[in-house]
Amino acid sequence: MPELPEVETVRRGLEPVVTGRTISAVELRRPDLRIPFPPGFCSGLVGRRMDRVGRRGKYLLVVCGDGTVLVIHLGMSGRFTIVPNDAPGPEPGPHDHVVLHIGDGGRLIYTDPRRFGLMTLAPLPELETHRFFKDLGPEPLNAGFTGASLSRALDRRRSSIKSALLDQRVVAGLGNIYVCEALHRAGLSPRRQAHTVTGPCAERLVGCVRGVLAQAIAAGGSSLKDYARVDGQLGYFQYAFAAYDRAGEVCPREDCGGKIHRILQHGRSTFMCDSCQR
DNA sequence: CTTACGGCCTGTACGC
DNA sequence: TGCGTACAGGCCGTAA
Repeated sequence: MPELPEVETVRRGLEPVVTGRTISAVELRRPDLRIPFPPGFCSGLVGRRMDRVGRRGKYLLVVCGDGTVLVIHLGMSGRFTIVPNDAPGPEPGPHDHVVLHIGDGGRLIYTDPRRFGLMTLAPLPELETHRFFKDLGPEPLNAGFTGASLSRALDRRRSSIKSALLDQRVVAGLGNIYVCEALHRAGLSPRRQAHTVTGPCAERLVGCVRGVLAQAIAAGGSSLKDYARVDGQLGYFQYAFAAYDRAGEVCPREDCGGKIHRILQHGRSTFMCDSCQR
């Protein structure tokens, strides 16, 4: 699921369900995801009231009353399901790894087949310096992400603009889909050397990153194989992809007439139009 | 410092 | 049908 729009969609789904509720029990059905659950993970959460759900890049942050933050990353295949009011619900599946029981009798099930996700705890005041966050780039939808700041971050980078934008230190929250889409909107070749993106070109790219993320959030994210939303509803931004996963189709840009191609960059698929992305 | 690569896991789609 | 291979929305550690 999980680039910024999908994580934001999950955040919005969780917020009304957990805000003001108390964690009554935590079940871990295995000792680790991508990293082990830290010692005291369960005892650090039980009895805590959840005040709000935040997001930083692709991380979800469940902030508890005492300043404990439950830090969650969905990896490639992580998702949450809400089971209200102790409804019996189905038998836990083999990939249901964590169950958070909440005060009103409901529960929150974390499912993650590939187990590239993670959960850990961190004190709120130390979040900025936590290893997961200290090198994270700016939030792309905040004012700190500008053409000037982007071209500074790309300065002296010889790698492609595609791989630079995937680097969470340059900007937080982009993944393969939205990088492809933003570069297509900006008319920029994913093969361009990152440091050549400066001035008006960087400004345009910033605008395209913002635009595609905002539209994707409004659509509830993109649902490929997994459900993006906590309530099981599908996001529908995948229908608005201009390039991603559209190899062989005609480029949707007005008056372009080119064709979308799939190329490989450092082992990952990039989708682009040769004729309008330069 | 930067960049490239392999590895972590499982599921699915596709070719033979 | 069954099997093997490639690939998938992410990230980290290592090596060069």
